[in-house]
Amino acid sequence: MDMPLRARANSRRAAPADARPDRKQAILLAAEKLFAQHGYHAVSLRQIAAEAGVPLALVGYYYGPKHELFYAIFAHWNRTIEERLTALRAASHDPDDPASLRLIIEAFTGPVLRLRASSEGEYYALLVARELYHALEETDHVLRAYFDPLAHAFIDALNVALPHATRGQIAWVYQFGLGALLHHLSDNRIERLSRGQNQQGDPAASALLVDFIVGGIRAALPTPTKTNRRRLS
Amino acid sequence: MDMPLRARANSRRAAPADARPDRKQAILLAAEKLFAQHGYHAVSLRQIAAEAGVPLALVGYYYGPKHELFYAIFAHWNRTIEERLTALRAASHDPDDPASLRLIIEAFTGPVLRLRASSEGEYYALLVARELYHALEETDHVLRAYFDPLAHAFIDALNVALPHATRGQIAWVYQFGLGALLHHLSDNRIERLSRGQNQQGDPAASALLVDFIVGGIRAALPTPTKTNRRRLS
DNA sequence: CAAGGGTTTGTACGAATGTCCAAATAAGTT
DNA sequence: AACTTATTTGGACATTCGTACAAACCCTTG
Repeated sequence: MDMPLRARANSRRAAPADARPDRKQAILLAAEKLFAQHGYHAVSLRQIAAEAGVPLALVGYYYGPKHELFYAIFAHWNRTIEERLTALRAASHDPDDPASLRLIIEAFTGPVLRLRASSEGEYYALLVARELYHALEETDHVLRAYFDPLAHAFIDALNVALPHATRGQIAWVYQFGLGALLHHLSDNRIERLSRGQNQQGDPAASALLVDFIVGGIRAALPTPTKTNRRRLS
Repeated sequence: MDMPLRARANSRRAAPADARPDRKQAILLAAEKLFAQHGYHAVSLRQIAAEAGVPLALVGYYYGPKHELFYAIFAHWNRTIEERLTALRAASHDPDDPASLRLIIEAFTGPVLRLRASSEGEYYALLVARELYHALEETDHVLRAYFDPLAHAFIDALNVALPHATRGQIAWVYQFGLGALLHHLSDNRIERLSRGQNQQGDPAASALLVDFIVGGIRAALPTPTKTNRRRLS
């Protein structure tokens, strides 16, 4: 009881349709957007409150300290990570199947790319790309709790699909591919750099990214010989 | 004369060897380190002054407002970018030479990787990876002034070396490769994710990264057919 | 010595920050 | 109705922030 009275989880989930606007979620969405756009330290709770259209004190009422509001964003979006793991489990791990690597990479990139293209998860995906892998002390907790298990799951899957490589080598290329994905998520220079030929959010880039990562992994790992795979067909 | 009296560039470059410690550069190094570790907004001028071992007011005396101190870091390290461009000009652009792509990528990654491994440029390389491509309004000016020309130079070179691809496609894969490089520069999870097999700063990873990017580019671009290259030998 | 420009420093201002609290309102329950 | 609980709000707290200023301190030159 050291903590002052603070809101518990919403008891009534399905409100009378248009009773009162859900201010708690409005705060979360505003925080998501502003944190993604400007970074954790550059955003004040007053800006978040203004963006959400609520008085300042309501932010603290629902979420307590600032860093807990930050954590709440990732706790809320946890289901997306589950989706990525589910897609991974559906992917083939047969080392004899040359398509298994591509399936794993698509399970890795697909959900978060679709989230980035959606209107609901747009800022969350941007926030992940921008804040998560920067190893600031504020984000380290989230990284370890939510994204380290995800990374290990994918590295394990790659290890099964690519038995000719060590886990260390796979960890390297996993980080390379993750970097390509994260940078693509927050990329807003592509229009400038392509001299107007490409535009941000082009879905064609997703296929290109998968090709890039798959080809990069194959090229970086030793002995991508054809002796092991292609035993049948 | 609207600006208050502010220090001009150091008139005497070579001081009497151990006259007084160069406090101006100490401030710049401290800022470089702290900005790289915690981000622009998370660092206060008082922390920088404490790290440099100088009183707070000296920071403003030499560098003025906070954002000018930030800019001064990149102006100071400008020579590194020049080195990258020089290495690029030395690389072959012959589309018939299958090694030209690898030379370009090595010119792209080599200097900044060596800088990251050095003791002088360690934090600058980290700062670049962390702040530069985040498109915060504070970093956008530095991005356009110093790094857009670099990107265009490399995309031009890739365009010459890979004539079967459009500039738009090359811009995509350039961003993918840049993402892999930047994430590797600031990566401090590799030890965890490899379960201790890899360690941060392993020089072997540099070659792996080049293989990854080269293979990724080849795989993502259309018609990597063998009809064009390998005309001789 | 004195003069003077570059350097160093303590200090203080206004503004903005995160956090907290007591009071006020709304909603639900008995 | 009265009572209880949850939500909402304005205001204030102590800190910290970036910036500025006016002295004090070197150190070289007259």
